[in-house]
Amino acid sequence: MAGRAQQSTATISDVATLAQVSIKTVSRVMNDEPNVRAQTRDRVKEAAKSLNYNPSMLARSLAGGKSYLIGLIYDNINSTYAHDLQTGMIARCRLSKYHLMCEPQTSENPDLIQAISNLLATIRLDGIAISPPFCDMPQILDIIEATGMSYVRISPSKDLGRAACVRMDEFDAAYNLTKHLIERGHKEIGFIRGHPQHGGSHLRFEGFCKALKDYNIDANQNWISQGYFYFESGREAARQIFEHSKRPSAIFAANDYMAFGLMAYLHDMGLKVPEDVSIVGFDDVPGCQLVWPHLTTIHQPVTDMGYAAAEILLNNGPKERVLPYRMIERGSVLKKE
Amino acid sequence: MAGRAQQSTATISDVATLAQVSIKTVSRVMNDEPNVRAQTRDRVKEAAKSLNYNPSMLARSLAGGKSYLIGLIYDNINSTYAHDLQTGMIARCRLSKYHLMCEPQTSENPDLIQAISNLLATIRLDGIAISPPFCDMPQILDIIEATGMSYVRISPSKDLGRAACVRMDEFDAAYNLTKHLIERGHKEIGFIRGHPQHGGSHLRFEGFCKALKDYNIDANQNWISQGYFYFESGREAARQIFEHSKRPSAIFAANDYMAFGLMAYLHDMGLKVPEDVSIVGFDDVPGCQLVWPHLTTIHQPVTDMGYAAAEILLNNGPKERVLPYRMIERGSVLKKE
DNA sequence: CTGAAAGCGCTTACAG
DNA sequence: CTGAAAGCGCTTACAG
Repeated sequence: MAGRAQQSTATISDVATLAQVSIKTVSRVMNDEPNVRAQTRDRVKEAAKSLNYNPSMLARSLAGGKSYLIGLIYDNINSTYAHDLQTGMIARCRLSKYHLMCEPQTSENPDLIQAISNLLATIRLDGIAISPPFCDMPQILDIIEATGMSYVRISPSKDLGRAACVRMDEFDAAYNLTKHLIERGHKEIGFIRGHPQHGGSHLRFEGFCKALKDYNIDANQNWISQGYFYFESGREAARQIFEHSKRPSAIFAANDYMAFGLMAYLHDMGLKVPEDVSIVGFDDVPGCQLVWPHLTTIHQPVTDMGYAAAEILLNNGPKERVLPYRMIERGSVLKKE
Repeated sequence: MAGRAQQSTATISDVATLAQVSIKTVSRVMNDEPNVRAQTRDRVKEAAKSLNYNPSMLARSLAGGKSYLIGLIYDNINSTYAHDLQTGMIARCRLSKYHLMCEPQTSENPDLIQAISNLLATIRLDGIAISPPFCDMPQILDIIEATGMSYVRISPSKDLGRAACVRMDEFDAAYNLTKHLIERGHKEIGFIRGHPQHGGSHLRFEGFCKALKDYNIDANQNWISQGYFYFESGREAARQIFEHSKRPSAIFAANDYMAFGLMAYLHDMGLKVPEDVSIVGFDDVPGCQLVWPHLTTIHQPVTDMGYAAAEILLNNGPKERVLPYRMIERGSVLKKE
């Protein structure tokens, strides 16, 4: 109940008193440092256990100059992506007794830079991961670097050598997905572009263009339409493509949500997938198995990317990790004879 | 770059020196406390700004006995739910310069109690929110209460008076959703139950039963099947219902994911929704607008619930908040003439 | 209206 | 192998 007295938490001094050692020795034991006699160590451990002692993260942080906290700056638009990233990062954090500080932001925020700057000044994070589109904003990287804090970029698309990063080869994935369409007999292929602020949009589009080029297929500009990564923008982009008299036999949407919007549009128009129009998406969000037919797409290993990002931050891992993607073939592509 | 020197962050002493006051006065200004001459206040503010000073959360926490941190313990199974809860809580946290510590758990973890106990001992959280199924586990509430920490339960279903909570009336929502089915002419209604460990499963089922009873409809036990809140369990539960020779004209799935599994089953069997079987779900996850027909369901105001939970924690708000739900009518229910 | 002192619970740097 | 001292950057409690 509310009125209950706060149970006084045991401190390092309590343990020291009980074990009849100095607090420094307790500190050594709690941190698994060497140079403690086995017997002393046992005595301290026992005292700690009997007092149910857990070192205060706050005090350790202030004294030691380490916060045991890493951060994640992400765009709050896509819940699945952010959640998977968190899941991976938290899994790795727990291995090192770290915690994750989630910092959703929106790129529309006019005070974005100030907000991040305040965050960095207020909480002494031991490292920070930045996902798109923030990882491609030079101003943000500048202020992080000014603090000297270590950071990792997730799926950056510009200036890759600037800092540690974890990513997958989106260009290659888009190339192969397009190739998949071509090998199934499609030559009239449209593309719905993603949010121009997200680097992935460009990489995916470039992979698409390269595949067309390699197979000597001309891209029809009427079938290339701008979307913004969300459902309705896919529907709207579809509308623009189908305004033209001649229509493509397949469309590559730069992410799954836009592919869903496209499917909704086709449904409303009485067009069937994949008989009338084949569709592929990108990301492999859970909804891919909800739509009918299920969506052929590229699986991004988002949870693994989060794990790898935390690994780089906590373990001073390699500066770059490129994770493998998988093409997931489902039912949204027709094989033309 | 990595080799860059760490920019020394300004401390309260730096500001005090520059403004020619004591650190106590700086502290007063930073915390908007009274009893500072306007002129002094301005001088301090100026100094703080010129030094780009932000108080260290860590130091404030340790000295003040407040961590400016609240926690959220949630089940990591359903990403949408957890994400929406986080979003609401973070929005409220920012108003009070608080941060949210996310603590995903799984009820399968044998060390669940120990893990939460360690968490509470390690980080001095100023409050904690607990979502299902954890909010209904007496052992967890016990250890939280033993620390004296304030907490709030999100959608608890047992022992509601035990602590502060935010919830919606799931019984009532299920009742009205069932009524909706009945008013559309359905009398042969099945039900797919949710995870027995989640209190909501029972509340929803009870609301369903009550509506049937009030309308003098006998519940056919063959059409009541056990699911576990995830997609495949809905498909499996559907299989069991349709094993029986006589089949229902409508099915209420205790959450949307199971409704999706049910739809997949019907699709595979060549049965049409809503012509052959009408369906309703519960929660209003994004996928509801992806399936075809779109799913009629109950919208849970999850983000608002997160906001309200943080409000209770930070503002010492009312002990109970019951938020309104909305029935969202889409295309998955047939009106029988 | 302002400040000097003590202390939050640890770690660092040093001494023995 | 062990410990005494100083300090992390603030707030609390008190004095004036």
